[in-house]
Amino acid sequence: MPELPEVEVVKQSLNKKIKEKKVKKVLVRNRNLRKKVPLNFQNILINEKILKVGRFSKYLILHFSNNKKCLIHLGMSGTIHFIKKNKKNIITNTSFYNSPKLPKKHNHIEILFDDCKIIYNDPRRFGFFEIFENEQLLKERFDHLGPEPFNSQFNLNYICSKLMGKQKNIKNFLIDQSFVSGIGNIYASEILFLSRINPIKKAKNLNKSDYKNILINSKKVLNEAINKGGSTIKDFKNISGRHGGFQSEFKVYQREGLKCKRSNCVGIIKKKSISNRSTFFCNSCQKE
DNA sequence: AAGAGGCCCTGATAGC
DNA sequence: TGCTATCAGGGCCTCT
Repeated sequence: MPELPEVEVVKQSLNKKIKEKKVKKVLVRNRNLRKKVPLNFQNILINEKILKVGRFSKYLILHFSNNKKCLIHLGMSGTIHFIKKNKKNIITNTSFYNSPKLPKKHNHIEILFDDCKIIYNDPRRFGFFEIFENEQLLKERFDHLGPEPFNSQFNLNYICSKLMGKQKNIKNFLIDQSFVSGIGNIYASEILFLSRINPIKKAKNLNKSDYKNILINSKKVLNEAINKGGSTIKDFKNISGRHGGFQSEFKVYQREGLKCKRSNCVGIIKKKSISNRSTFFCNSCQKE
Protein backbone atom coordinates (compact mmCIF):
# COMPACT_ATOMS: atom_id res chain seq x y z
CA MET A 1 0.00 0.00 0.00
CA PRO A 2 1.94 2.63 1.41
CA GLU A 3 3.60 5.81 0.45
CA LEU A 4 3.92 8.68 2.90
CA PRO A 5 0.24 9.77 2.76
CA GLU A 6 -1.12 6.29 3.45
CA VAL A 7 1.26 5.80 6.37
CA GLU A 8 0.29 9.23 7.71
CA VAL A 9 -3.41 8.25 7.61
CA VAL A 10 -2.66 5.06 9.53
CA LYS A 11 -0.59 7.03 12.04
CA GLN A 12 -3.38 9.53 12.67
CA SER A 13 -6.01 6.88 13.17
CA LEU A 14 -3.77 4.80 15.43
CA ASN A 15 -3.17 7.83 17.61
CA LYS A 16 -6.90 8.24 18.06
CA LYS A 17 -7.34 4.60 19.00
CA ILE A 18 -4.37 3.33 21.00
CA LYS A 19 -2.51 6.34 22.38
CA GLU A 20 -2.04 6.09 26.17
CA LYS A 21 -3.13 2.46 26.15
CA LYS A 22 -1.17 -0.21 27.95
CA VAL A 23 -0.15 -3.38 26.12
CA LYS A 24 -1.72 -6.40 27.83
CA LYS A 25 -0.67 -9.14 25.49
CA VAL A 26 1.29 -9.61 22.28
CA LEU A 27 0.75 -12.51 19.91
CA VAL A 28 3.29 -13.21 17.19
CA ARG A 29 1.48 -15.64 14.94
CA ASN A 30 4.00 -15.59 12.11
CA ARG A 31 7.49 -14.13 12.56
CA ASN A 32 8.30 -14.37 8.88
CA LEU A 33 8.28 -10.88 7.48
CA ARG A 34 11.02 -9.28 5.38
CA LYS A 35 13.03 -9.32 8.58
CA LYS A 36 12.16 -11.85 11.29
CA VAL A 37 10.14 -10.35 14.10
CA PRO A 38 12.56 -10.22 17.09
CA LEU A 39 12.32 -13.25 19.38
CA ASN A 40 11.82 -11.14 22.50
CA PHE A 41 9.26 -8.90 20.79
CA GLN A 42 6.47 -9.82 23.22
CA ASN A 43 8.58 -9.24 26.35
CA ILE A 44 9.66 -5.80 25.24
CA LEU A 45 6.13 -4.48 24.76
CA ILE A 46 4.20 -6.20 27.51
CA ASN A 47 2.82 -3.87 30.20
CA GLU A 48 4.22 -0.82 28.42
CA LYS A 49 2.10 2.15 27.53
CA ILE A 50 2.02 3.58 24.01
CA LEU A 51 2.90 7.22 24.47
CA LYS A 52 2.25 8.14 20.86
CA VAL A 53 2.42 6.86 17.30
CA GLY A 54 4.86 8.75 15.10
CA ARG A 55 5.90 8.55 11.49
CA PHE A 56 8.95 9.26 9.40
CA SER A 57 8.76 8.78 5.65
CA LYS A 58 6.94 5.48 5.10
CA TYR A 59 7.74 4.19 8.59
CA LEU A 60 5.43 4.08 11.60
CA ILE A 61 6.96 4.48 15.05
CA LEU A 62 5.34 3.28 18.26
CA HIS A 63 6.81 5.17 21.23
CA PHE A 64 6.64 3.13 24.43
CA SER A 65 6.81 4.18 28.08
CA ASN A 66 10.08 2.26 28.58
CA ASN A 67 11.64 4.59 25.99
CA LYS A 68 11.85 1.82 23.41
CA LYS A 69 10.59 2.36 19.89
CA CYS A 70 8.91 -0.08 17.59
CA LEU A 71 9.53 0.68 13.94
CA ILE A 72 6.93 -0.67 11.53
CA HIS A 73 7.17 -0.73 7.77
CA LEU A 74 4.11 -1.84 5.82
CA GLY A 75 6.03 -2.97 2.76
CA MET A 76 3.74 -3.35 -0.25
CA SER A 77 0.77 -5.07 1.33
CA GLY A 78 0.87 -4.50 5.09
CA THR A 79 -2.34 -3.33 6.80
CA ILE A 80 -3.17 -2.63 10.41
CA HIS A 81 -6.66 -3.43 11.64
CA PHE A 82 -8.28 -1.98 14.74
CA ILE A 83 -10.67 -4.25 16.57
CA LYS A 84 -12.77 -3.30 19.56
CA LYS A 85 -14.29 -5.52 22.24
CA ASN A 86 -18.05 -5.40 22.27
CA LYS A 87 -20.33 -5.45 25.32
CA LYS A 88 -20.23 -9.21 25.53
CA ASN A 89 -16.50 -8.88 25.90
CA ILE A 90 -15.91 -10.60 22.62
CA ILE A 91 -13.41 -8.98 20.35
CA THR A 92 -15.04 -8.18 17.04
CA ASN A 93 -14.05 -6.21 14.03
CA THR A 94 -16.06 -3.09 14.74
CA SER A 95 -15.22 -0.52 12.23
CA PHE A 96 -17.13 2.67 11.79
CA TYR A 97 -17.70 2.27 8.14
CA ASN A 98 -18.80 -0.67 6.03
CA SER A 99 -15.49 -2.33 6.39
CA PRO A 100 -14.54 -5.61 4.86
CA LYS A 101 -14.05 -8.39 7.37
CA LEU A 102 -10.66 -8.92 8.85
CA PRO A 103 -8.63 -11.11 6.50
CA LYS A 104 -8.37 -14.74 7.60
CA LYS A 105 -4.90 -15.35 6.26
CA HIS A 106 -1.60 -13.58 6.89
CA ASN A 107 -2.35 -12.06 10.29
CA HIS A 108 1.19 -11.84 11.61
CA ILE A 109 1.05 -9.88 14.84
CA GLU A 110 -1.62 -8.92 17.37
CA ILE A 111 -1.12 -6.31 20.07
CA LEU A 112 -3.88 -6.50 22.67
CA PHE A 113 -5.07 -3.79 25.05
CA ASP A 114 -7.80 -3.87 27.70
CA ASP A 115 -10.68 -3.02 25.42
CA CYS A 116 -9.28 -3.44 21.91
CA LYS A 117 -6.49 -4.81 19.81
CA ILE A 118 -4.61 -4.12 16.60
CA ILE A 119 -3.67 -6.76 14.06
CA TYR A 120 -0.89 -6.56 11.50
CA ASN A 121 -1.70 -8.37 8.25
CA ASP A 122 0.74 -8.72 5.37
CA PRO A 123 0.24 -11.21 2.50
CA ARG A 124 3.41 -10.38 0.61
CA ARG A 125 5.54 -10.12 3.75
CA PHE A 126 7.55 -7.16 2.55
CA GLY A 127 6.83 -5.31 5.77
CA PHE A 128 8.78 -5.62 9.02
CA PHE A 129 8.92 -4.78 12.72
CA GLU A 130 12.10 -3.61 14.45
CA ILE A 131 12.77 -2.61 18.04
CA PHE A 132 15.09 0.27 18.98
CA GLU A 133 16.41 0.84 22.49
CA ASN A 134 16.16 4.60 22.33
CA GLU A 135 15.53 7.67 20.19
CA GLN A 136 19.18 7.99 19.21
CA LEU A 137 19.43 4.51 17.72
CA LEU A 138 16.16 5.04 15.89
CA LYS A 139 17.51 8.26 14.37
CA GLU A 140 20.61 6.49 13.15
CA ARG A 141 18.34 3.99 11.41
CA PHE A 142 17.13 6.89 9.25
CA ASP A 143 20.60 8.27 8.51
CA HIS A 144 20.61 7.16 4.89
CA LEU A 145 17.25 8.77 4.13
CA GLY A 146 16.78 12.19 2.60
CA PRO A 147 14.37 14.82 3.98
CA GLU A 148 10.63 14.53 3.55
CA PRO A 149 9.11 16.92 1.00
CA PHE A 150 7.58 18.95 3.86
CA ASN A 151 10.93 19.47 5.57
CA SER A 152 12.61 22.86 5.11
CA GLN A 153 15.79 20.97 4.20
CA PHE A 154 14.02 19.99 1.02
CA ASN A 155 14.49 23.32 -0.72
CA LEU A 156 15.73 24.68 -4.03
CA ASN A 157 19.39 24.67 -3.03
CA TYR A 158 19.15 21.08 -1.87
CA ILE A 159 17.43 19.94 -5.05
CA CYS A 160 19.98 21.77 -7.23
CA SER A 161 22.90 20.30 -5.36
CA LYS A 162 21.56 16.77 -5.70
CA LEU A 163 20.31 16.84 -9.29
CA MET A 164 22.75 19.03 -11.17
CA GLY A 165 24.86 17.09 -13.64
CA LYS A 166 23.21 13.75 -12.83
CA GLN A 167 22.47 11.21 -15.57
CA LYS A 168 19.67 9.54 -13.68
CA ASN A 169 16.14 10.21 -14.86
CA ILE A 170 13.95 12.39 -12.70
CA LYS A 171 11.36 9.67 -12.00
CA ASN A 172 14.00 7.47 -10.40
CA PHE A 173 15.21 10.42 -8.34
CA LEU A 174 11.75 11.03 -6.92
CA ILE A 175 11.40 7.44 -5.72
CA ASP A 176 14.99 7.36 -4.45
CA GLN A 177 14.54 7.60 -0.67
CA SER A 178 18.06 8.91 -0.12
CA PHE A 179 17.15 11.98 -2.18
CA VAL A 180 13.68 12.64 -0.79
CA SER A 181 11.84 10.26 1.47
CA GLY A 182 8.18 9.33 1.38
CA ILE A 183 7.44 9.51 -2.33
CA GLY A 184 6.71 6.19 -4.04
CA ASN A 185 5.72 5.01 -7.47
CA ILE A 186 2.20 6.50 -7.60
CA TYR A 187 2.96 9.96 -6.35
CA ALA A 188 6.15 10.27 -8.41
CA SER A 189 4.05 10.08 -11.59
CA GLU A 190 1.50 12.54 -10.21
CA ILE A 191 4.14 15.05 -9.13
CA LEU A 192 5.82 14.98 -12.54
CA PHE A 193 2.50 15.47 -14.29
CA LEU A 194 1.71 18.58 -12.27
CA SER A 195 5.25 19.78 -12.97
CA ARG A 196 4.89 19.12 -16.72
CA ILE A 197 8.12 17.14 -16.73
CA ASN A 198 8.65 13.95 -18.73
CA PRO A 199 9.64 11.16 -16.30
CA ILE A 200 12.55 9.87 -18.40
CA LYS A 201 14.18 13.27 -18.58
CA LYS A 202 17.68 13.20 -17.11
CA ALA A 203 18.08 15.25 -13.93
CA LYS A 204 20.95 17.24 -15.49
CA ASN A 205 18.65 18.49 -18.24
CA LEU A 206 16.16 20.11 -15.86
CA ASN A 207 16.20 23.83 -15.23
CA LYS A 208 15.59 25.89 -12.14
CA SER A 209 11.93 26.31 -12.93
CA ASP A 210 11.58 22.50 -13.10
CA TYR A 211 13.21 22.19 -9.68
CA LYS A 212 10.80 24.75 -8.31
CA ASN A 213 7.82 22.88 -9.70
CA ILE A 214 9.04 19.62 -8.21
CA LEU A 215 9.46 21.31 -4.86
CA ILE A 216 5.97 22.81 -4.86
CA ASN A 217 4.14 19.86 -6.37
CA SER A 218 5.73 17.26 -4.10
CA LYS A 219 4.19 19.02 -1.11
CA LYS A 220 0.94 19.65 -2.94
CA VAL A 221 0.33 16.08 -4.09
CA LEU A 222 1.23 14.52 -0.75
CA ASN A 223 -0.89 17.00 1.21
CA GLU A 224 -3.91 16.45 -0.98
CA ALA A 225 -3.51 12.70 -0.72
CA ILE A 226 -3.35 12.88 3.06
CA ASN A 227 -6.47 15.04 3.13
CA LYS A 228 -8.30 12.50 1.01
CA GLY A 229 -7.33 9.65 3.32
CA GLY A 230 -4.64 8.22 1.06
CA SER A 231 -5.02 6.21 -2.13
CA THR A 232 -6.49 2.74 -2.50
CA ILE A 233 -5.24 0.75 -5.47
CA LYS A 234 -5.72 -2.81 -4.36
CA ASP A 235 -5.76 -3.18 -0.66
CA PHE A 236 -4.94 -0.02 1.21
CA LYS A 237 -7.36 0.63 4.03
CA ASN A 238 -7.14 2.77 7.09
CA ILE A 239 -7.22 0.87 10.37
CA SER A 240 -11.01 0.87 10.41
CA GLY A 241 -11.10 -0.81 7.03
CA ARG A 242 -12.11 2.26 5.09
CA HIS A 243 -10.60 2.85 1.69
CA GLY A 244 -8.74 6.01 0.78
CA GLY A 245 -10.18 8.53 -1.67
CA PHE A 246 -7.24 9.99 -3.54
CA GLN A 247 -7.24 7.39 -6.32
CA SER A 248 -10.15 9.18 -7.98
CA GLU A 249 -7.97 12.30 -8.12
CA PHE A 250 -5.18 10.60 -10.06
CA LYS A 251 -4.28 12.64 -13.10
CA VAL A 252 -2.08 10.02 -14.74
CA TYR A 253 -1.57 6.98 -12.53
CA GLN A 254 -3.41 3.96 -13.97
CA ARG A 255 -4.98 6.15 -16.66
CA GLU A 256 -3.16 4.66 -19.65
CA GLY A 257 -4.92 5.43 -22.92
CA LEU A 258 -7.25 8.01 -21.38
CA LYS A 259 -7.46 11.71 -22.17
CA CYS A 260 -5.20 14.11 -20.31
CA LYS A 261 -7.15 15.86 -17.54
CA ARG A 262 -5.37 19.20 -18.01
CA SER A 263 -7.76 21.69 -19.55
CA ASN A 264 -7.04 22.44 -23.20
CA CYS A 265 -4.59 19.56 -23.44
CA VAL A 266 -5.33 17.05 -26.19
CA GLY A 267 -2.75 14.55 -24.96
CA ILE A 268 -3.22 10.88 -24.11
CA ILE A 269 -1.82 9.26 -20.97
CA LYS A 270 0.98 6.80 -21.74
CA LYS A 271 2.47 4.04 -19.62
CA LYS A 272 6.18 3.33 -19.66
CA SER A 273 8.28 0.95 -17.62
CA ILE A 274 11.19 2.75 -15.98
CA SER A 275 13.55 0.48 -14.04
CA ASN A 276 10.80 -2.12 -13.99
CA ARG A 277 8.25 0.20 -12.39
CA SER A 278 5.27 1.45 -14.35
CA THR A 279 5.25 5.16 -14.92
CA PHE A 280 2.42 7.27 -16.33
CA PHE A 281 2.62 10.59 -18.15
CA CYS A 282 0.85 12.72 -20.76
CA ASN A 283 2.37 12.54 -24.25
CA SER A 284 1.52 16.16 -24.91
CA CYS A 285 2.02 18.34 -21.86
CA GLN A 286 4.94 16.29 -20.55
CA LYS A 287 6.93 16.18 -23.78
CA GLU A 288 10.60 15.25 -23.62
C1' DA B 1 30.71 5.69 -7.95
C1' DA B 2 26.48 6.16 -9.97
C1' DG B 3 22.89 3.82 -11.72
C1' DA B 4 20.34 -0.24 -13.43
C1' DG B 5 18.37 -4.60 -12.35
C1' DG B 6 17.13 -8.59 -9.60
C1' DC B 7 15.00 -10.33 -5.76
C1' DC B 8 12.24 -11.09 -1.47
C1' DC B 9 6.57 -12.95 -1.43
C1' DT B 10 1.53 -13.79 -2.31
C1' DG B 11 -2.62 -12.76 -4.74
C1' DA B 12 -5.46 -10.83 -8.36
C1' DT B 13 -6.36 -10.83 -12.99
C1' DA B 14 -5.93 -11.86 -17.93
C1' DG B 15 -5.44 -15.00 -21.60
C1' DC B 16 -5.51 -19.49 -23.47
C1' DT C 1 -12.28 -25.16 -14.75
C1' DG C 2 -7.62 -24.84 -14.55
C1' DC C 3 -3.33 -23.93 -16.11
C1' DT C 4 0.45 -20.14 -16.92
C1' DA C 5 2.13 -15.49 -17.28
C1' DT C 6 2.15 -10.88 -15.76
C1' DC C 7 1.79 -7.36 -12.60
C1' DA C 8 1.45 -4.92 -7.99
C1' DG C 9 2.11 0.88 -4.11
C1' DG C 10 9.15 -0.92 -1.36
C1' DG C 11 13.74 -1.36 -0.27
C1' DC C 12 18.01 -3.57 -0.24
C1' DC C 13 21.77 -5.91 -2.36
C1' DT C 14 24.77 -6.89 -6.25
C1' DC C 15 26.80 -6.12 -10.51
C1' DT C 16 28.73 -3.29 -14.07
